[in-house]
Amino acid sequence: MSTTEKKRASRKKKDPDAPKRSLSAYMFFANENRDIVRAENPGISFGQVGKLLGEKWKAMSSEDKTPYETKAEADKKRYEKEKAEYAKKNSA
DNA sequence: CATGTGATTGTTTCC
DNA sequence: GGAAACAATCACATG
Repeated sequence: MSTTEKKRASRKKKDPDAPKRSLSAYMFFANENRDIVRAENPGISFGQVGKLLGEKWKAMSSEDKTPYETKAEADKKRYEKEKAEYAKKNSA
């Protein structure tokens, strides 16, 4: 059972405040790719873009996606803060 | 202490 | 507005 399956199978709520998580390197990468991919593939369908995106994502060199991971790191800290308040008010 | 678990994040296009 | 492909994540909770 891969967690991946469950994710798609069902995603229910959890905490009342749900400090959410942080973004993923993919999110930052996609931000740039959405411009590029769609720009290079004018008029392609969702199924193609979505897939094409992922393929290229990994296609890049680890160092190339580094800038995205870097952002992911910063975003993570953002979540840390959210959780901090959430936990705080929760404790209270 | 070690493990996995689940929830989440954002994009694209489409009706 | 929601749905799936695409990937990462990773802090949280638990035994």
